[in-house]
Amino acid sequence: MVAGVSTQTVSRVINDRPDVSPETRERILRVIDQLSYRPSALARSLIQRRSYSLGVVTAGLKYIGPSRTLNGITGGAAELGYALILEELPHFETEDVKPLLQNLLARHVDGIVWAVPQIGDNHRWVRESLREIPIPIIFISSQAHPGASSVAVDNRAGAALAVRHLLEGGRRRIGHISGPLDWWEARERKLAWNETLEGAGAPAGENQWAEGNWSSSSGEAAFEQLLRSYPGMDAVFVGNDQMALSVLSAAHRKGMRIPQDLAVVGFDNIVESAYFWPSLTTVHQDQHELGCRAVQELAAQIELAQSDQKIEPKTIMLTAELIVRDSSITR
Amino acid sequence: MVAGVSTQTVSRVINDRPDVSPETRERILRVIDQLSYRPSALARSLIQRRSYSLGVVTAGLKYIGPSRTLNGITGGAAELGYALILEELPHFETEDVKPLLQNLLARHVDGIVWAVPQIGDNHRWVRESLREIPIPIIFISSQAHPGASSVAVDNRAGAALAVRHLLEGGRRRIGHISGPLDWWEARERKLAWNETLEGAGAPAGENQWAEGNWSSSSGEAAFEQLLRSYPGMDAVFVGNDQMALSVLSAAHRKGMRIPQDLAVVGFDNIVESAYFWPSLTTVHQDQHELGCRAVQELAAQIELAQSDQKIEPKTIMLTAELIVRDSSITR
DNA sequence: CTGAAAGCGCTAACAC
DNA sequence: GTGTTAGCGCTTTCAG
Repeated sequence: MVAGVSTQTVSRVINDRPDVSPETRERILRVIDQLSYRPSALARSLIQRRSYSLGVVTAGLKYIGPSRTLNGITGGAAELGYALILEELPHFETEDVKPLLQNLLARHVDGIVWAVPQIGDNHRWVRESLREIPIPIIFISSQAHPGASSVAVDNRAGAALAVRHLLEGGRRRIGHISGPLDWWEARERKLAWNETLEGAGAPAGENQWAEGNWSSSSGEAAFEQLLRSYPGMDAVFVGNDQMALSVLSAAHRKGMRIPQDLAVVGFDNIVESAYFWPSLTTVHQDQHELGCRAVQELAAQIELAQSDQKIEPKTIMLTAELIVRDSSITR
Repeated sequence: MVAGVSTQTVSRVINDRPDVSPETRERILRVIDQLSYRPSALARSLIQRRSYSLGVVTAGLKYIGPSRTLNGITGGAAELGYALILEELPHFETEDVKPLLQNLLARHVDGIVWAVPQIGDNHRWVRESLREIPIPIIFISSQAHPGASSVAVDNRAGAALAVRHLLEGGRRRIGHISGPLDWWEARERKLAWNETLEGAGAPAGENQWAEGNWSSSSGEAAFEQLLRSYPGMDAVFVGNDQMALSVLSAAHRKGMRIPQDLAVVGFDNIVESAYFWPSLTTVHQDQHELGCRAVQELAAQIELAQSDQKIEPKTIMLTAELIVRDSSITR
C-alpha cells in the first residue's frame, strides 16, 4: 500500500480497532485523507454478511399519510445508522410483490419495513411467502399477521373518542362517512362508530352511513347521499380530514350552519384542518411516530437475529388523540 | 455446482447471454428455482463497478411537496430499473452533507438526485465539493449551479400568470404574501409579482407585501400585517396554498367577502384547494413530473458517463399552470 | 458452448 | 502491533 502498510491495518484503522499503534494510525489516517479514499460499504457488506441497510416498501407517497410515515422511518434509520433502500408500489393494491422483495434481498438488506396499508387482499403474499423471507420484517398499519410484527395506530379507540365526543355534545343522530371499506383502517373506524352508538343504546342503521374513497370529491358525494338517506342528521363522523373538508364546503353551499346544524369530526389531523372554516375537530394520529417505532423495533429484531436468538412477533399499538376545534362545539 | 455446471454458466444464464445451449439453460433455471437461489446484486455491483442504484437526498418529507417529488422519483427509477437509496436531511437548512454524500458513494450509487430545495446557503457545498463527486448528480428546485444539471418549475412564469390574472380581473391593489425569502422559490415568486405589477405601470411598494414561512399560521399573521399596511387591498397573491387557506379563514372571521372584497390566488394546487371555501384559484406545479424528469435525465447522464462521454450540464424548466376557481372570479 | 483462473474491496482468522 | 492467507458471490478473460 501507499502508506507502507497492509490493507489489513487500514481496515483496522477504519473500524477503530484497538490493536494499532497510535503512530501507524496517524500516518494511515493522513494518507486516507490525502487520497480521499473511501471504504466500500458494498465490499464490507459482502464479507460481513450485514449491510446496515433496511428495505422500505411504501405506496401512495403522493398522499401525506404515507409520506409522514416515511419521514419517521428516515429519522429512525438515521439515528440507528441504517441506510434505506426505498421501493414504492405503483398502486396501493399491488399484489405482485415478489420481484420487489427479491430485489431487496438481492441487495442484502438486513430487514424490511412494509409500510403499505392493508387493503383488500394486498397482504395475501404474507401468508404465502413470509416464511421464505430470511430476515426480520415489520408491518405498518396492518392487522397483525401470525408470526410477524406490526406497528399500527389504534383506529378503533381513536374513532370511539370521536363518536363519544359527539354524544357528549348532545348529538343523537350521528352519521358516518367511511373510507373505502377494503381498507382495514376504514373498517376499524366504521366498526368503532357502530359499536359506540350501540353502546349508547342507539344502534346505527344502514341508512346512516355512506362510503367514500378518502378523496374530497368522494366525501362530497357521500355527504349528499347521506343527507338524503338520513334526514335530521345532527352530526357526522368522517373517516378522514380530506373528506371532512368537502363536507364543510358542501354544507356551506347548502346554507347549513356548522356546528349549529351539523357537527363534523374528521380523522388524521392534517395540518390544514386547523384552518378549515370552521376549524375541524379531528382525531390525531402520529404517522411519524409510526415509522420511527417500526424502525426501532426492526433494528432490535435484527440484532437478535444476528446472535441467532429467537424473535418474538410483537404488535405495537399507538394511541390516537381527539383534537377538539370549532366544527363540533356544542350548540 | 449442484446442477453439474460451473458457476460460470449459471452467470451466463442469469444474464441472458446467448452462448448457452437451450438444454443447459433449462436445467439451470430449474435448479435455480428449486433452491430459491438469489443472485447477489451486491457482488455483481462490486465487480461490474455499476450498482444500478441512485442516491436520493431529500428533506421535509412531512410536507406534501417533497413527497410528491419523491413519488415521481420512485416512479422514474422503477421504470428505468434503478434501485433508490434514500437519505433525508434532518432540516431543510442542513449544511453538513459530507457524511451523507460519503455514505452514498460508499454504497456505489451510479448517480445522485439532490431533491432539497435551495434555501439560504444550504447549497454551498456544491461550489466547494461538486468536483469531488465522481458520478453524475442532478438538482431539483434549485438555481442552476455552474457545471451541474437541474430540473425546476418556472416559478417566475407561474407567478406572473397569477398576477396577470388578477390584473385582468380588474384588480388594481394587489398585495403579496411571500414564502420565506431565504427560499429561492419564494424569491422567484415575489420577483414575478413585483415585475408584473411594474409592467402594468403600478410598481409595488414595500407596504404591499409581507413574509410568511409557508405555514398556515404564518400566513395568517402576514395577512393581518398586510391588512394594516396596505388598506384598500383588493387582491392578494399568496406564495403557497397553505398560507392562502389561512387568508380565506381569517377573511371569513373578519366578515370580508371573497372574492368580492378580496381576490385570493395561491400557489401549488394542493388537492384540498379545490374544496376550500371558496375554492382556491392557484398555480399548479407538477412536482411528480419534477422527480420523474430528474431521474430520466440523470439516467441518461449515467449512460454517457459509462461510455466515458462528456456530459453537458442541462437545465430543465417545467411550466406551471394557472387553475382558476372561485376565490378570484371577477366581481 | 463450457470451464478455470483471477479479482472487485473488504475483513476474519491466524501467523509472526 | 502488524502482515498473510482465504474468501464473501459474482463477472471478465481466456482456454478448451
